[in-house]
Parts: sequence; C-alpha cells; structure tokens
Amino acid sequence: MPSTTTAVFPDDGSDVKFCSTCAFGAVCMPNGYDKSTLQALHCVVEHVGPVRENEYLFRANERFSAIYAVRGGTVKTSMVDSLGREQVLGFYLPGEMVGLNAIHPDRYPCDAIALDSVYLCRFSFPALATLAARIPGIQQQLFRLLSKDIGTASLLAGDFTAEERVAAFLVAVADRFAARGFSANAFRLSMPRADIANYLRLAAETISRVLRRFQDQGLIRVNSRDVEFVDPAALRAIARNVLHS
Amino acid sequence: MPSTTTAVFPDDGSDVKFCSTCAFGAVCMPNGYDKSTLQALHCVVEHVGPVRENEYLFRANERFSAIYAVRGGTVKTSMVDSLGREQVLGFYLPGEMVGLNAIHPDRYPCDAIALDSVYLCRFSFPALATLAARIPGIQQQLFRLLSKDIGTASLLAGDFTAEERVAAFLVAVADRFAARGFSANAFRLSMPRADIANYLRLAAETISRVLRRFQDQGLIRVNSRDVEFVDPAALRAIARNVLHS
DNA sequence: CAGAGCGCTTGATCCAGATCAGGGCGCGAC
DNA sequence: GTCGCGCCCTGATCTGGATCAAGCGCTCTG
Repeated sequence: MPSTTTAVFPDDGSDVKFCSTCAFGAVCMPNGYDKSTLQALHCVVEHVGPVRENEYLFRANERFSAIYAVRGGTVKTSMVDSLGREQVLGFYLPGEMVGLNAIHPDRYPCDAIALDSVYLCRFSFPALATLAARIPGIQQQLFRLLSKDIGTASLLAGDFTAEERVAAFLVAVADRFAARGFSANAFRLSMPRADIANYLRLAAETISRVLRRFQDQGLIRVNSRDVEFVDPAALRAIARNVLHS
Repeated sequence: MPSTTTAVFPDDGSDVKFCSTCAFGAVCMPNGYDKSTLQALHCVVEHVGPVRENEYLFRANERFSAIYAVRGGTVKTSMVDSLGREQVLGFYLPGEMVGLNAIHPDRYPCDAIALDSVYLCRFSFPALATLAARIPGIQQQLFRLLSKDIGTASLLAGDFTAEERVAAFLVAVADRFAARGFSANAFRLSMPRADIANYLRLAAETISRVLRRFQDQGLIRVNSRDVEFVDPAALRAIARNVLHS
C-alpha cells in the first residue's frame, strides 16, 4: 500500500500548517531567516513515524541523542520503579516537545510510548546545540522550552484534592488542544483512565467517580473518552489553584 | 564597619574554594579557558549579599533578569496561591542555582526567601545568554542545569509514603552537602519543620512523627535541627524509590 | 453466535496522614 | 528573673481517597 504517512500528513502544505503550531515552529518557520539558516535547521530535523500504539519512541536508560516534536498522535512518558510499578510523567500532544529532561543525565530517564499512531520531527541534539550557538533564536527557544517544563513538572507536585487535579487536567488538555487550533470545549482523550489516574497520582476508580460527580453537577458531559465542557468557567474555577496560583 | 562580606568570605582564596563546588564552577573556573573568556564571564557575575533571614531575593511576578548561584546560606523558593497558602517549591544550598524556572514566563514564578544570611553570585541572564552563544561550555552547562531541574521537580510528584518522602529528603540534603565537601552523615537543617512539611506535602506533625520513628528504629539521631545518620544504608533503602527508581 | 478479555463504573470497607488539641522547651525582651 | 512567643512534640479523632469486590458493556476471536 502507499505510505500511510503521506495519506495522513500530505507532505508539503500540511507540514507548514503543523509547523506553525509546533513548539519549535518559531524557529523552523521561515520568519525572516535567511536561506542558509533554514537549510541548516532542516539538516537537523528528520520526520519519523508512524510509531504505532504501544510502541516505544525511546526507552529509559538509552543514550540521549535527540528531542522530538509531536506532529500527530499522543506520546506518554513514564518511569518504571525498582520493581514493576509504572509512574506516568506526562502526555505530549501535537506541537509539544518530548525528551528535554534527558539532556542532563545524557540518557533518557523515562520511556516514551505511543498512545496511538504517532508522527514526529526528530531533532538531533548535538547538531541542534551547535546550531543554537550560531543562531540566537534557537538557543533562546530551547531555554524557554526547558524552563517551561520545570514549571509544568511542579504542577502536579502540590497537594491538591482529587477534584482539583482532575479539573486541572481537563482544562490543561483543552487549552493545549485549543492552542493548536482545535475546539477548546470538546475533545477526545487519547489515554485510558488508568494512565490519567497514574499521572494524577490517584486511583482509576477515583477518576471515574470525579468525572461522574462533575457530570452530575452539570460541569461536563462525559462519554467514555469523549469530554465536553458544559460549564467551563466553573471547571476553571476548580482548577485555578493547581494551574497557576 | 568593614564589609561583612569580606569578613565571612575573604574575597580571593575562599572564592576559588567556593567556585570549585558551585553549579557554575566548571565554567567560571580557569580550566583551560583563555584570559578574554574569563574576563567576559566575570563581567556578567556580581557578588550580592548578605541577604538576611526572611528577606526576599526576588518576588513572584517580578521581571526576570538574573539567575543566582548560592555561595553561602540557604534559599527557599515558594509560591502563594489564590488566597494565602504557601507552597514551598525547593531549597537551595551553597553551590546551587536559583531562578532557572523564570526563563520561560520571563518573570519569576515564585518568591525566593533567605532562610539565614545568604551570599550569592548574580548572573545577568541576557548577558549570560549572549555569552553562551559564544562559549559552548556555558551553553552546555545551562542546558544541563535546566534539564536537571526538570528531573528534580518530578521527584516529589510521585505518590510516596510519608516515610519515603522524609527519608528521600534527608538523603538528598546529605548528598548535596557531601557534594560540596561537608560531612555526609551529620548536618544541620536550616529550615523549620513547617517548611520541610510544606515542601514534602505533609503536615508538620507528620514530619515530627516520622523523624521520631526513624530515631526509634535506630536509623538517625535527631536533636531539633541537627541530624545524624546512624544507619545510612537503611535510610537510603527507604529513599530509593523516590530518588531514582 | 458464544466466550474471553479489557476498560470502565459503582458500591463497601479500610487506612495513612490530616486535623484538632494541648503541652514543653528555648530564647529574646524587659 | 519571668513573660511571651516561636517552634517542636505527642496524643486523639476524623476523613479523602485507596483498596477490594462485583458487575456491565465494548470489541475481538473463533
């Protein structure tokens, strides 16, 4: 059969559309950069995918070599502790960057797993760092992405109630979809309840119960993985403490 | 009176001693760099302090301008939520770098408060970034510090028991002291129980109880803020899941 | 079609740690 | 000295969410 990649992401027009919303878009897009700069940048980028559901993008302890921007699909990162228990660290939606936490130990500290069919841009990190030294915009963007992740990581570190956590999760996902041009009030979760629960450090049963409570209170409508916001303001009010404060 | 700074930190010899253990030491120290590079670096550094107990180094929402390496004393960072409740984000000991999480929003997202008399090196960030573009070692060190903080931030995010958290906290503090050349098995905590509790998302009472339990089990000896490890291996075993896994 | 298996929900019980309440100690001010 | 006030400890009770235990509805397979 013909390349699935081509079918889902026609190579030219759609790339531009994706890049304009990507975490790295500001530097990849031809915004006043001269031709040689752009060519240099394109040399460090490589399109990869599809990575299929449950396949690994990279595994914990592998040598760090590249960071990845998600073009389509969803990636989950997680660590497995001393024996067996998984800890979900994050979910990455289209436009977001995976692998930044690997720079320091110089090895990936976690697994990255596809939750559905995933397409990515792969940035060779050594090459990117070299380029960053030449092109201030790239260095700056890297600093910003890294710094942003420090903030994100401390979000779920607070001691919040189950309702605050779940509300914050829903609002954050909605906002991230919205930032990429999708509807902010209706979306489909690409991960199972168990992964959400693990990420929020709650039991899967608690996720069910909280979602049901939110629905009973008229805040949202849920149908398995489809979520629709009925009273976004109220939901945001609950999430407020977690998300910014 | 003569400068207190000079009294506590005689300017020349002791600086070198400090710098060799500082987060930025690798680039500040004259390790094969040529003279002009070092001079450029010294231009972006400024010694500040003493900042006295309970004084602010910077406050949430102030414009981001610099990162700080702690030379002496302890700094606590914390956020205050919608109304009133403090959330402690971290403690910074000598040799560690404060303020990295401010690059992205371009404002400090938290307060930084001195827990005792604090002395620091202030690095103007715009100047440092410019320099980083010229000197690969500096850029690389910044990337590593940033990436490391992402990992640190996700540590206390896991769902761990009170004992695991407290053990991990003690071990982490001991290791950080040890890395700067102090004893790894006996140290004095510079923060009150309430701050530790807040940082670990526990109640202050729980900290007391866990410390007492550890002491009863012969793992440590505690006398108010002085801590001594009696059975470091056992303590590390408890901390293991939190610290690396 | 039946059956298996997985993901999700719902109800019943349990428990780690929060909260409430009180008391002691150490230190600075007067 | 002693008063007051932080900070720390300890005991008693309460509670949010975990855990245990079904049951339900899919989709996939044979």
